Amino acid sequence: MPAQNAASSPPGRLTIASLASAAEVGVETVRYYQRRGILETPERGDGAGGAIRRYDESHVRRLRFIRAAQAAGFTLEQISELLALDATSDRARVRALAAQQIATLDARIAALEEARAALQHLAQACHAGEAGPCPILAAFDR
Amino acid sequence: MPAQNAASSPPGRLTIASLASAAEVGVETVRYYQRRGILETPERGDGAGGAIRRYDESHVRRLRFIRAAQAAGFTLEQISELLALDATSDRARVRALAAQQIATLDARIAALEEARAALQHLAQACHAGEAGPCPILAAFDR
DNA sequence: CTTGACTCCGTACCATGGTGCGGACCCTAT
DNA sequence: ATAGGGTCCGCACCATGGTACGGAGTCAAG
Repeated sequence: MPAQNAASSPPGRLTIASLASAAEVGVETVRYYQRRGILETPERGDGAGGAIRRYDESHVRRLRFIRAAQAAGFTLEQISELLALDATSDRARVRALAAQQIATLDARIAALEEARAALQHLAQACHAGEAGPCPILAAFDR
Repeated sequence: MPAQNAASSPPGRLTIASLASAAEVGVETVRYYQRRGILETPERGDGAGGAIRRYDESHVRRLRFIRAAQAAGFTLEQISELLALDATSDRARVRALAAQQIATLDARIAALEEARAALQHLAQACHAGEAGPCPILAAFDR
């Protein structure tokens, strides 16, 4: 039996494995984020079983935030800054970063949409029942 | 003076540097693609000045294709397959790949749009003239 | 016919974001 | 009290997509 598992842990008593699975990342990823300094490494508890670090909901939230921010196209470096900012009150900086990232995202979305159109074009130009190669290279010609 | 430069080269006589600049990539990137097998390494010409490989418009087009396909979210590995397919006439496979990539793109676009919304939300929640930290972590809460 | 830029090629290195490994230690159930 | 899994930690390795380096050869202009 595991020393501790996800469902049975009271709040604040998560092991690294249950933290990882709660946030749907790997244990090694958790440690990696700790090394990167974007996830706190909790103190070892001082009671019984105090040789093992314990995690709680705040760590789960932090991990989910990291994943969401990654999905938003932020690098871990930038996420690091966001987290630092979260503790600061530099509202102007936060808004500037957000605005900048929105612009980046808009450009990215536009690029993906253009690509999507090219692929659609390709799929259409490449009917079944015809012979010869499909115009793959041509599909992306601008 | 360069031995050969972009604007002055007749077709089919591009040096690697002019090829690279025509396609807006680095010389090292060109060589890298050659190593990856997604860009042909031309034979050395056998006339005068035959120690240097020469490139033409087809190479420029290939490089542009690679860049466009990368923008479409294809990895170099997948691009490699696309190029192989371009020679092959396997229309079904091409359509399948295209459809699959469109689905991937749609998912990606949706994720970016969600992220965009989160950022917008953040920027809005984080007005100027207020004190305290902005709800950065909260902005990405789902 | 030298000089300076460019080419060729192999090999090494880089950043990003992890993933894995091994030994030592710990914890809990049997 | 012992077995089996979990944890801790450092360090090595991985994939992707380049980027840089260094030495030798080549080319065109002066």
